[in-house]
Amino acid sequence: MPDRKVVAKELAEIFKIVANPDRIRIIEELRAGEKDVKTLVEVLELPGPRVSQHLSLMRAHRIVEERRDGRHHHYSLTQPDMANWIIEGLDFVEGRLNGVSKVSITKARELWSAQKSNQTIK
Amino acid sequence: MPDRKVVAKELAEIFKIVANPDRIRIIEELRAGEKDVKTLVEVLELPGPRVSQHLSLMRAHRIVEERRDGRHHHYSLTQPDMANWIIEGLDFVEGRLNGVSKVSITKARELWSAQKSNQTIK
DNA sequence: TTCATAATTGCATGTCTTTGCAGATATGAT
DNA sequence: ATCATATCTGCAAAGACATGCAATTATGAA
Repeated sequence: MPDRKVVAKELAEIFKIVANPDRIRIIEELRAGEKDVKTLVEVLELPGPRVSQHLSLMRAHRIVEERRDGRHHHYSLTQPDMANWIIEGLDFVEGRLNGVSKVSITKARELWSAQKSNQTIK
Repeated sequence: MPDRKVVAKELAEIFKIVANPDRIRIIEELRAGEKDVKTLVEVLELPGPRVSQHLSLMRAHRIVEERRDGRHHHYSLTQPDMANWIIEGLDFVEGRLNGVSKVSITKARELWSAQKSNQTIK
């Protein structure tokens, strides 16, 4: 199979994994550092099993990694820059909108950009 | 609905649209400038209706735009930087792989980065 | 051991997405 | 008008995803 075809397929897979609102929120939540499942469940207000499923999928694709401490499972981003890359995608969201929800975007960009990762700064 | 939730949803939609090998190849093909459907079909070796469907979806989401010239429909990226953003995602593909397909990635990165857009350079 | 908490797994269900193929439109050439 | 080319639309089948809920495992505390 030609290189570009292979690579397009791999890229599509990454995009597919990120292409979910819950998972995006989880990734942005982990931007500030590792968190355990219960914390994620509370902060994001999502059902436990759902968060667990998402984490399991992302773990399988090495997007997050797990550190166990007693009965707490702490998750963190294996590639913290991914959180920034996702935020960059906001540029293209703005292009699609008819101006209305732009306020939300500006706010969210600030909120997410504010909490800088303690792992990524170089 | 809280801002971050709304934005995560919008972001997820963009990711969903890009999350397809054909569409990624189309976007990277359009990086060098506008092309008509037939050209895309030939270069990418995909069935015509399929390319048409992908273009129609991306048009609906304002990712590409159409310019008609007789019976030829020329498509181009509304936001050419998107092609670069997608390529950046390769960083996270590499993180997932066990070294094998890395050759393909390096090659593809070169191939795609080589053909610079005549619209994006600032 | 027994109980409570943290997290995961399994499964059924409903909903999108992808894909192929046939048929329909539109345009330009003869 | 007729034909060939370029492109699009519609539809059905297959496959992939998301979601809720019940059941299960693992750990620490009483």
